[in-house]
Amino acid sequence: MGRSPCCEKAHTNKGAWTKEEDQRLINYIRAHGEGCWRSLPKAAGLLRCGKSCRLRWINYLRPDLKRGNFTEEEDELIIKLHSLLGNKWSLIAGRLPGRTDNEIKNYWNTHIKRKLLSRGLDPQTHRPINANTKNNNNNNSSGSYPEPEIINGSSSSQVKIESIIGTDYSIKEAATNSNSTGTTEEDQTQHQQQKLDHQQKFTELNLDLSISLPFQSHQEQVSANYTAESKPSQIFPCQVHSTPKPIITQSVCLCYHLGFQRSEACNCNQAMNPMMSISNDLYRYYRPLDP
DNA sequence: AAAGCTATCAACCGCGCTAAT
DNA sequence: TATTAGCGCGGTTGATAGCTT
Repeated sequence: MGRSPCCEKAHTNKGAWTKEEDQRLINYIRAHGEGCWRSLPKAAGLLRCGKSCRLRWINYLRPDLKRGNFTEEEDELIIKLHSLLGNKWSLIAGRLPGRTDNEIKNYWNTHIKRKLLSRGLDPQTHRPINANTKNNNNNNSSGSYPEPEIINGSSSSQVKIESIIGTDYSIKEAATNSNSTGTTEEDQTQHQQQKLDHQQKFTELNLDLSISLPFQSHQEQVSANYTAESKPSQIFPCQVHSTPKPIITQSVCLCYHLGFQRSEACNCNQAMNPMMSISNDLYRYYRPLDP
């Protein structure tokens, strides 16, 4: 059974958006908030597919988008995040306020790839190009971002978190130690170097994956949600045709739930890394509490 | 001035995931 | 439990601007 098309293709516009279409979309989202993209085009009087509306809003019309060139700091942050997350553009974009996944993806492909190549680094593995032929024997043949290593006995959640943050060497080391025969001195040196590389990455980058409130009380949060300046897109997902209700959020530490708290991957209890120049709350995720 | 080439980026496409039924 | 609808993501495409010959 095939997937039903996302919209009536025969009666939808394609290609570049006109100013009038943009304005219709902006007006509609200002009035009703974003979400319910499938029904939005009809309600807003647009001959567009819902997906197209969503993309146009997220990548171009959103008022909180940062315009202009990427700064050197943003470049370096993207490189570091990519070295840890791979092509997870939305995750990377989540740590660059005002930038979209599409924008970062394009910027990566047009600028940063070249920048890394000029430094003699492989854009996918972030390792020296010469070293790749030697060190990548364990990687897949396509040359894409290395797959996380699956260790015997590790839970699925452990494997999952490794795929997000890279290989957890504290676990890997335990596995290695239990079966240390057959490893040469060179292997051990190389392993030690890799471990140091990863530790350095963790100390340089805040990988706080926790979900929590920003630094304000629930009361403030609720009242902030009601201010005229607040953006419905950030606060009231899918509130079309309804009165916005305050959403109360709760702090949840993913590391804790996945058994990684107090490991290298979890720094819930640590101060914000000074490398991250922007307010801490911009890097947190929020989930609504059940009413 | 015109043709060809390259770089950029907005937009599209198809797939996977998840919640609802 | 199976199916469906909706959303979001990553990869790819195509239009266009800018540069070179």
